[in-house]
Amino acid sequence: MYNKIMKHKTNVDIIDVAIHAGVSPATVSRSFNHPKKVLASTRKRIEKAILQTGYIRNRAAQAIQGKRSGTVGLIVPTLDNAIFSNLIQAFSDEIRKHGFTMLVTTHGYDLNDEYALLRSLLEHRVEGVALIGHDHSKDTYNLLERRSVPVVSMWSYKRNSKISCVGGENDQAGRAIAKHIINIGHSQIAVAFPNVKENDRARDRKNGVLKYLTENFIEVPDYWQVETAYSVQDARDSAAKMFEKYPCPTAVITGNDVIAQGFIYAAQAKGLNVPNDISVTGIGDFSSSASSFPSITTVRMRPKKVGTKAALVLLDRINGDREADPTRIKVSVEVKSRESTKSI
Amino acid sequence: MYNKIMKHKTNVDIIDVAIHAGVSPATVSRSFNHPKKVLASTRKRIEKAILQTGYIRNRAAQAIQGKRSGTVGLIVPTLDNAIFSNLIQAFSDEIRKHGFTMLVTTHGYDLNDEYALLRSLLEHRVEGVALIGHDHSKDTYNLLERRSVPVVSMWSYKRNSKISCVGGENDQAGRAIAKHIINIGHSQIAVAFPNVKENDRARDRKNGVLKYLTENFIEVPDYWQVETAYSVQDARDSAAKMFEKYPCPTAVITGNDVIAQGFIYAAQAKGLNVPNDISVTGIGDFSSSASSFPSITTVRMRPKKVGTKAALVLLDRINGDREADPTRIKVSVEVKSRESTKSI
DNA sequence: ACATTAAATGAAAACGTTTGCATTACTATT
DNA sequence: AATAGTAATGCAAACGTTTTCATTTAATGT
Repeated sequence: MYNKIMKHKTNVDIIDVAIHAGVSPATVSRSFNHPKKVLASTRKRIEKAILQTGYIRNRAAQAIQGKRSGTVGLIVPTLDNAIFSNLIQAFSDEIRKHGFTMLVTTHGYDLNDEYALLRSLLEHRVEGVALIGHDHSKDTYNLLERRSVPVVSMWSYKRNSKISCVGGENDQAGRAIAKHIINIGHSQIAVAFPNVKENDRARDRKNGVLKYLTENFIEVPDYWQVETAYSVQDARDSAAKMFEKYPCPTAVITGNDVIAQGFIYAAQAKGLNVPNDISVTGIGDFSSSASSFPSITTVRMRPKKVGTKAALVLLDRINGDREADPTRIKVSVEVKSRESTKSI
Repeated sequence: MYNKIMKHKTNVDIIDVAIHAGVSPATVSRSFNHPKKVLASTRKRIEKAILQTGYIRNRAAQAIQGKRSGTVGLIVPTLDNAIFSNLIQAFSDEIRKHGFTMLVTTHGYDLNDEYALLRSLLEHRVEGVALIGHDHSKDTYNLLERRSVPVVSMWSYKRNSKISCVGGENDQAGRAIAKHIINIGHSQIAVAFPNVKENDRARDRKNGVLKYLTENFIEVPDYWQVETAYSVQDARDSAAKMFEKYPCPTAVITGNDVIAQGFIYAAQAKGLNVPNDISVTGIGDFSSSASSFPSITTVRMRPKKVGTKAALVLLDRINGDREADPTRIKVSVEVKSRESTKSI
């Protein structure tokens, strides 16, 4: 029987539990990690000992074995608004279902910062990393490859991506919404996108929209090409400026639902009716977009599905299925026509 | 000079770095943790070695010493909407500024789940924990006390809380907004709150509102007391039902800005003008509340300030200042009168 | 009941750091 | 130039697990 001189310590460890249960630490460890390898009756005793001693296992000590840290890292541009929240929640729910805990960090759209965050995540020996999109610094990609960390990119599908990805095709989303707007008769079209530097999602969408418009012989004058940050307030301000200075288009295609919301508010504040006076579209289909008034015509990018699938892909990699790398899952995009647009 | 037979290993460790730099592992370690204790020139050499070897320190191995894990845990009800995002972003920014990484988990308003999450966070040996509000299970409080984990509760101030807290007084917020509504002449008032079970913030707000109304001889009939979940869609549905079946109040006081938004949309959808036909108020002042149209009259709870201050309080605890526990910081609440309300 | 095989458990080494103590290398003082 | 004092570094033990291998215990077939 395992024995040990009792030391006085504030925090119980696996050895205390072992003594309490009359087994060796090895057995306690096994009862956590390979329950079927220990006799049911022994496990019972161990569980009782755990309760009695108030033991909480130390994942750091576990992680040090070079095996499981039980964590995955998530790096997103921001938590500060609705953009990623549906996605994150879904991702988080799924990985937790599999016993992992999530380390989250934000870089505020600064890709150098993103690299630093990745390093810090790796210091914590996360078993996998999820990122947004495909614009990442050279250093980031190098590090990922060098350490061969399981990794998944969420939010946009890319045919020839180096790393696994789950998402829709953003250029297709752009084309689809542009097509929709043209189909319902608009030709006086403004567009509003964020700065597309270091942001492939926005860039692809914007390109998709503009190319489709051009192909259909619709010119968008400079003053109808608005750049705005990803916030309702910024979008609203930018929209107000446009409305004030320039002629009013019959439709505005925006880079996402948050920007669309800002444009709708600006229009309403100006006394315009959406969609009677002006149609506005978003991209993304966040959970509130169907609930607002008017509800927002947008392109469904299925954030929840992306989050869940991405978690699954990552989990597969973590569990050793490295052959299929990179796995690329295309999530279909689809225009959701709602109240914020109207045909003319 | 430190020496070691070179083993073949995929992942560089501190020993490899030490060899490379011609020093002992101890010195490398010190150059991370107590930089001033190592000669500048030595540090230079070590940094070079780190770069050359591609070393990434192992926080798990560090955490095992019983010292710093470099992480703090955050447990929130949900990430899925705007409610906590401003708060979380501020909290996250601040702790990161101090070199910590954040582990985030959500319990979906289930306090038993919260306890399980806390355990899992402690398994990862977070150095501190931040929670929302004061409604937590007995087990949660016990565990916190037993392990004497640095902890801070965010979002509501409580005079005699067991644990440190940073936030506004939710009952005062309720009273303040009720007072405002009465002051501008309303007496036909509906209220809309979420289920207040296991949610002290909502409960306090609701009590504050209802008590103030009662004190001022305003009765709220049952059909004007709406219960709704914290989502725009739910709120909108509940509002629509109320508008359909019952007489229309001149004002609705809601439990937070998300619910307010839902009511505003429902009213607009019904053809009502906010605020001319009906006034609507929220509580919280999320970042989009000032940007919407109409902008939302609400009670400013300063989520960013709360997040930042709470992080600071927690960091203080972590850095050994345990005497001042519990520290309670009251963040002033203040009615922000905006476009969604009008006097009659 | 006995031998054979399988299942359960224990002993001890390993994981990658940090840190107290011992030692060595500098600095300043006389 | 010798010495005391301090700063920088190295040595080795610890931290709390997991896992391989060896051993004991139980189960099976005859």
